[in-house]
Amino acid sequence: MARKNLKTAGGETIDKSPEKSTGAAAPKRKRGPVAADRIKRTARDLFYREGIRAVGVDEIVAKAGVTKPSLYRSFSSKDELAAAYLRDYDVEFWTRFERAAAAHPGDPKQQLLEYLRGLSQRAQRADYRGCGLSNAALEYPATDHPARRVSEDHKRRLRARLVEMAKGMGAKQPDVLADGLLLLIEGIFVTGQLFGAGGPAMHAVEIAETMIEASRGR
Amino acid sequence: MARKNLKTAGGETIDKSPEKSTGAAAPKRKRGPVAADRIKRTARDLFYREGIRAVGVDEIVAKAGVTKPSLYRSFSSKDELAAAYLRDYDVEFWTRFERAAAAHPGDPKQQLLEYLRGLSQRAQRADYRGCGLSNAALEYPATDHPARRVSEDHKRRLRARLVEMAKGMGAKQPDVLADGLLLLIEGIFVTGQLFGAGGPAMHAVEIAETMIEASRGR
DNA sequence: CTATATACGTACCGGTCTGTTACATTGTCA
DNA sequence: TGACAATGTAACAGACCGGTACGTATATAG
Repeated sequence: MARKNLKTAGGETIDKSPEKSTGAAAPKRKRGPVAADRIKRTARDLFYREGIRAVGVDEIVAKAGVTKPSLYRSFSSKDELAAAYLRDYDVEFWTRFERAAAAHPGDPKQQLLEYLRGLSQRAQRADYRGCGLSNAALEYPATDHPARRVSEDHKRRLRARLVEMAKGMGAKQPDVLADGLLLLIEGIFVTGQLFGAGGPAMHAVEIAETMIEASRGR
Repeated sequence: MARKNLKTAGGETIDKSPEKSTGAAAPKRKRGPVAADRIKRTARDLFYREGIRAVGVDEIVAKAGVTKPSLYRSFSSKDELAAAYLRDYDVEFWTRFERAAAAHPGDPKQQLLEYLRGLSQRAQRADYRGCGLSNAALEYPATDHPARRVSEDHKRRLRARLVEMAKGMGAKQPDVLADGLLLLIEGIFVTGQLFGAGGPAMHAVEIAETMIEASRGR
């Protein structure tokens, strides 16, 4: 199975950025739970890069520099940790999406193209692993899985947001245009991982623009 | 983790269709390896429905009604079994694709739309789990994994085939149209699992047609 | 009717998986 | 100082993982 071999995996404990050389200025740091954050940050990296099923809790706590009981004190199960990771991912997504939108106030077409320009670039990078939420949904087909719930909810909201934007673009059939854009976006997520640089993501902006224009004309 | 519990999983041994009530007609059945086929068929179902990582070899052999050594006599590892499953899947895909094409000789646009009509329908079924090859690639990001190799190779061939068809459609920029169609198709694979009936796959044919027409005009 | 090859099963291996326990240690605040 | 919160230590459990050494049934060939 080409198993993982935790020991020789290299990749030492991730940077313990807070604390360490405590300058005199720090107000005695009333620290509060820090292990949970480190776990979530580490889990985010590993889950995104390798997939949720592929990563064990032992690997997470080892790389995070904490211990297993700390993980289970903050998260009731690995599944819940995965769900927490996805909730964070959801927030990150919308931050990026709305930041792109904010660059072109009142112009939904340019808002979307702005987002797609960034996505198109990211999707061609070697370390690109698609959308964490889509990936999680594929990893967990069972609809009652905590991770899957977060993903499905997210995608429904994205679809709704796209319909809203499609209306603003003046599409004759906003539902159809929105679905076209959603299919396109999900396509970028997947093909980005499959083809890397020079993949179909390369032409995504151009394609989206054609799609939007065509939806108006007809 | 909500583990599986093999014992109570129900789902008895799959139908042992060949053999059993051997009529007098059967020429003494020189039987030959039958376990390997049962394993591959069972693996196909489980891998597709639940994902490769999610399924253990114990579950496969149990449902196939055979034993583990039989599996390892025919396949050098689980990874190789997964690769074999994907090679079969690849054949199935092209059979379906070319069958759709054969329905509209010399008309690449209708050939593709024919395929998309079928896909659009399938993608809205409750048991739809997307493209086994795409899913496998997401499950195994490492490019040297046997399963991943099969998937990447398949996707490259699909992309090339779409370029060829896009040329036949008279697209001004066949590469761009082909990528648009590929993004669309991958989008259907993913959203089919996420939204089921009434999902974006519903509008896929309409969107593809618009895309193709727009690619000619401009 | 034996000899051999084929196809398969029984029983097991060492290791890893998620999840849990009881208890010790540390730093912080009152 | 003493209570408290946060974390670590060091095991353990029970299931499951991929993989294998070895015995067994069957059928054909000679």
